[in-house]
Amino acid sequence: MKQKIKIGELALLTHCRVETIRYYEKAGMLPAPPRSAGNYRLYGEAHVEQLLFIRRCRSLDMTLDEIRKLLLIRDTPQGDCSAVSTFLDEHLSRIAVRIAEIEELRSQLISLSQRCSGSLTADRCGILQELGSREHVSD
Amino acid sequence: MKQKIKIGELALLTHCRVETIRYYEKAGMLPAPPRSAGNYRLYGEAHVEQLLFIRRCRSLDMTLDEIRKLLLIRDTPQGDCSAVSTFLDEHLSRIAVRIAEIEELRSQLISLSQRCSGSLTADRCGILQELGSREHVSD
DNA sequence: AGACACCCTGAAGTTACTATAGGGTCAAGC
DNA sequence: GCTTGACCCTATAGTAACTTCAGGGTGTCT
Repeated sequence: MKQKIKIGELALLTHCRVETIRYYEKAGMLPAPPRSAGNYRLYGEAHVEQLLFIRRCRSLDMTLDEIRKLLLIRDTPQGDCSAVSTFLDEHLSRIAVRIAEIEELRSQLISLSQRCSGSLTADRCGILQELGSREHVSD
Repeated sequence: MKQKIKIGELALLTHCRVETIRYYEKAGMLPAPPRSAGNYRLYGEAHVEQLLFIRRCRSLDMTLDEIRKLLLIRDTPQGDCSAVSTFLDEHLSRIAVRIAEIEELRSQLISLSQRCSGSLTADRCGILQELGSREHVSD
């Protein structure tokens, strides 16, 4: 008793835009579903699952290419999964780097915003002076 | 005594790729410099400064459009700079949101990577099971 | 004169979508 | 039976901020 749903309902279930679902199909992330008499896409449970998988991975900041590989591994039950954990570890360290970068950036911005005394004209603005200074150049 | 430098040297000075510099010129971020007899771009001190300004703003994650506006304000000395500090504050809060998102993501990834016992086959991999489960769906 | 590093232009490709144009489907209401 | 409106379809183009590519010129060293 597999109920078939249309693309709009799939979009609601997965918090994913309709256009994005069609895009995923074209990009080979999601198999093309059967169609109704009126040529509407009709999705089943497996499609919902796979799209949720994809969205979850995307929310973890993985690229579509990485997710494609993960899907491939997932669908090869006797393959080994050490590749998965290796990939995750790499992904994790990339994210650690990115966090450090953004934190650094944040503190730069904070110190920058403190340089503006508010009512000055642009030629005396501490922020613009700071951005224009050569102090930060590392070479 | 302004020494003129070629694009490759400007790239070295600013840690910016040659192609990116030409892109910035086309995008109106950097004024078109004079050319040598052989049609090479010849940059001076002002170009170095402006490109450094741009790269510093980019490292603070600003869009080219935002930087263009900042450059405009910077070059209008009698304008007021309160717009600058307002913009910076907004930018700062966007970054705060992004940091929170990435931290959240990082903890998800960590708990995920702990689910892999290493030598299992893919059909028993805890990571893939977790990614495929519906537990995380908010609806 | 040949080799090689460096420079030029214009156009196309990248990622992950989003938007737009132009049209078909289907159930409800008059 | 016909219209309205919500929903669906395709194909194409646009987005940001670059990167890559094809095809060719410049300048210096040997």
